[in-house]
Amino acid sequence: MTARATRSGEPRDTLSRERVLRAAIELADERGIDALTMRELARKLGVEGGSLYYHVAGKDDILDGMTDLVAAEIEVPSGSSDWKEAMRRRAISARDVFARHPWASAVMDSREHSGPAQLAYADRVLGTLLAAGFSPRAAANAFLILDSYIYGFQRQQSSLALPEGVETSDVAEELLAELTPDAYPSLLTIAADFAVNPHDVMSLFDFGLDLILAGLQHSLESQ
Amino acid sequence: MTARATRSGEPRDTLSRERVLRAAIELADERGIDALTMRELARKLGVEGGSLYYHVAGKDDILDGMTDLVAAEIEVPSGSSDWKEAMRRRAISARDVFARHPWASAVMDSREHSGPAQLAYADRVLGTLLAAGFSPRAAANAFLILDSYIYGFQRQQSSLALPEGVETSDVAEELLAELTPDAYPSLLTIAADFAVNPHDVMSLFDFGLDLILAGLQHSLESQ
DNA sequence: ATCTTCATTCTAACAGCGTTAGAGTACGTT
DNA sequence: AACGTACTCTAACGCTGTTAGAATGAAGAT
Repeated sequence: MTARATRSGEPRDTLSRERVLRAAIELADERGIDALTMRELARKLGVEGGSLYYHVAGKDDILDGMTDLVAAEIEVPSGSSDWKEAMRRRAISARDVFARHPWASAVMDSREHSGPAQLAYADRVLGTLLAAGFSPRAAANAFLILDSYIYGFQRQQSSLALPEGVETSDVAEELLAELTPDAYPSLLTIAADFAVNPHDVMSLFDFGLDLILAGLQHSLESQ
Repeated sequence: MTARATRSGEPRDTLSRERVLRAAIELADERGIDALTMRELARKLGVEGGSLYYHVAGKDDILDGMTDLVAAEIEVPSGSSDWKEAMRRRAISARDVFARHPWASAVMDSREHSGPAQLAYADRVLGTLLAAGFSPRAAANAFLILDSYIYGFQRQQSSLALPEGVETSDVAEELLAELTPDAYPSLLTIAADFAVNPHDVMSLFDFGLDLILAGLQHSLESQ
């Protein structure tokens, strides 16, 4: 019986940067980004806190590594002829990835260092836009608009995410209770509409996405 | 001489929630959000760390209060007839506010509780859109798209912000050095364009903003 | 004028965080 | 069998947010 054996019978020889990052992502997925602590992450790996520093430079390094691994999950356009379809597919792919890793969108743009996967992602997206005829400036801006929408949408979803067991109608009720003085009439109108006619998330996302893509196409044609 | 007198001769009677929040904003503006520490904030107010808890529930409460005060700085549309102009003005106002408080955009959507100023802001914006003929769903989405762009743009600016004394050309150089293997050709094209032809921030923001507004108008007309 | 009362601040400590240095341990190689 | 290296543990540091209880002060009541 080796000393490094964990509760299960698996060998689990030694740690590695890869395994640390994977465990960190798993931990953040399951229990939120605040639960991602050096000691807690070490515990999950059957190891003591300080041991992680042999494989990783520090917590910042872990966050950077995590975001780059997540970025690698996003499907990048591959030589498609239709730029709009390519952008739509990658946007939906990004949204799905961020739905799997709710912490990612917030962490991703609090960090400033971009890993290779993020650079590759940006390169492929920008390449597709340039190939479609966008000027460098327009391509950069289109990229910014699209990604900001994706991030913003995800964060709105996250902050509106229900802590399990709570129904949409309950949220609407609570909101209505808070708005009783009728101080925010328009907010109330919107909330009522969403309560009565709950649009599903997918079509909501597509709605704004198509709007942006149409706007980009229009700006491309009149360029 | 009262005991509460500080170095200057001003009376400075007592603390208050308002004064704590104002000092917190000032501190975050001057030295970054990471420098905003209970003890440091207390020091700035000539007081000890624990004393803040008499006026404020905790750090989360401070962050919520700060964001709401910042939100109050954003110019909201007031009964304008032209929704596009109203949206453009509030977007530019928001961008200016976020430029004054670079930490705000990041803090604002990491928090989930909205204060009265944020609710009022949302209400006025949504009201303008509803009055313009947008459906509740379309208004909510337009709001999301616009705000996501504003936030995203600000965060891009913040993360690209130069730590003082660094020239744009230096950044381009560094980027070029990092891209020598030519692994990211499109990224290089964009970087080169920005290095050669440095577009100013204002016009860049307007570019994307006009694109979004045109897209929204188109979706409104074909609704 | 003294006493009381209440608002405000201080003091001192707690647990938890990221991080580090040095001691320890085990393994593959020779 | 001994060495050396790769990996992990231990124990501590300074920092964070937070809390309880003591100290301080000024204002109001007797």
